Amino acid sequence: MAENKNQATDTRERILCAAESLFMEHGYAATSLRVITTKAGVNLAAVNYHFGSKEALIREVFERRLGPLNAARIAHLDRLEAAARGRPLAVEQVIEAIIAPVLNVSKEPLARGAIFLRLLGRAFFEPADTLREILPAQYRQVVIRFKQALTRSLPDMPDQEVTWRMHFMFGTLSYTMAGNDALKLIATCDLEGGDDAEAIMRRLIPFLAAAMQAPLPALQTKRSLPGRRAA
Amino acid sequence: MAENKNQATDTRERILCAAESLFMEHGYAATSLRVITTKAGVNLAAVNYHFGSKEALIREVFERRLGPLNAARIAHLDRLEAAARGRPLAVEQVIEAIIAPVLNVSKEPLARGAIFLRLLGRAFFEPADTLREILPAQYRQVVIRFKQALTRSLPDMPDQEVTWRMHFMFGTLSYTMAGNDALKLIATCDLEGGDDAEAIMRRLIPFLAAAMQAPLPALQTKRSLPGRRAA
DNA sequence: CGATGATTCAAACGTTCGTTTGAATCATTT
DNA sequence: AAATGATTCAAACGAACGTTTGAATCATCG
Repeated sequence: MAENKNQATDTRERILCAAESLFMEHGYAATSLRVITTKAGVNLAAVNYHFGSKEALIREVFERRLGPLNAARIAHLDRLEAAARGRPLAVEQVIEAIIAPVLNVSKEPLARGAIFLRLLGRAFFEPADTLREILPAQYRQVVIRFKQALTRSLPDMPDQEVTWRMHFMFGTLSYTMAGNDALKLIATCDLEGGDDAEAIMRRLIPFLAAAMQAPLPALQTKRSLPGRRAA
Repeated sequence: MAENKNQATDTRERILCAAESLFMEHGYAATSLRVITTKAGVNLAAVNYHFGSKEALIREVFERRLGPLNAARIAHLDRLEAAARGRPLAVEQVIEAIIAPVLNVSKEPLARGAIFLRLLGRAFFEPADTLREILPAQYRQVVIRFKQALTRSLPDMPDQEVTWRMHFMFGTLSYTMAGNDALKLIATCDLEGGDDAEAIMRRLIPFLAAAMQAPLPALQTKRSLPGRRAA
């Protein structure tokens, strides 16, 4: 049992960071182990030595940050619910419990957290089979707990509607985290004041809170889309 | 100039449809020309013969449907604005002009439209360089026109805020179109009544309309996240 | 029918991929 | 200092990739 852990864990860390950035930039399938190891400044064989395979590498890239992030979300929700002493939370509070931990991640040094968030935002759209195992496992608890909290915060809303709106909400959040990459694809002008993740997220909370509490849609039996009259 | 266009365009069409489905299922980089041509029932060399390259193929996959879709959006907006005779539209109307054409696409036979919509929802997260040219070009006019319309519909809202919220909105829409693929990654239960694209989109309109009209976020100089009190 | 040009086809091209290998190097312990 | 096990390294592996090629096949027209 040699104890030269330092250089070994350093190599692992360098690979993880390089992979994180490159997966974010080019996606999983389009990122080769050769560019990863080159960027990390390690030997090509190091990935298979330390992680076993490319697939196991991406698994670790996600798990090392997503696990703590979702745990923090649940902890935040626990704290709010304990303080509420059994009363339902405000929708804004539930949303805050989802978003505030994201902000903490975004503050990690060297923009490492921000890079991961962009990668995570994209993850739901990456068709790589590996992610189809990782993400459900990582999110299962979060979805269950927040669905419960939202159902209590919106007592007059049908269960199906709560579920759908929660998914809409996670979608908006994912897209926003994927961030400038996706935004700039259709942005005609620079989005000012948008470099700061905190400012963006702070815009997102009232946006989502109002959305979650929107009036129920007209039943589809009625022949009515939203009104044709001007504001 | 031989006139055996029938079999030729048939081959092109078979390739486009197969590529559309496979890009949706596995992404651009992970889909090889061999599986595309096998699924299409054509020879491997047919892609390079008819399209020139894999990159040109994906370009055509998007352009053949995205062009008409965005044109329909602008036409729908034109119609609404003409009927309004200079008065600003209701936010719901602007959103309807964005979403209604999507519903028409989703009704195409053999679920071809629905497949494309899922692919399109993912497109903003595909890091393939080709898409980084296609999408901005296809969306430029749409973004400009709808930004104008929304600014008029929300006269009291700062310009930056309108821009951000519009991007949030496009994000929610993309995520929803990417649809079950992304949703099921974190869904713990089957989303009932969700197979129908029209039902989903009808849920989305009031959700987004309320979000767009949400109260403005607190200025970040104030030290206040949304209230800590229960509902 | 025979000529012509478009299309299809099987085969091969060179490149790059993820992974494996076996020797060299390093840090640690006896 | 010698031995040991962990780690790094250059090199190579077979497989799969996008693309090209040249002959075969097809539809069309003089």
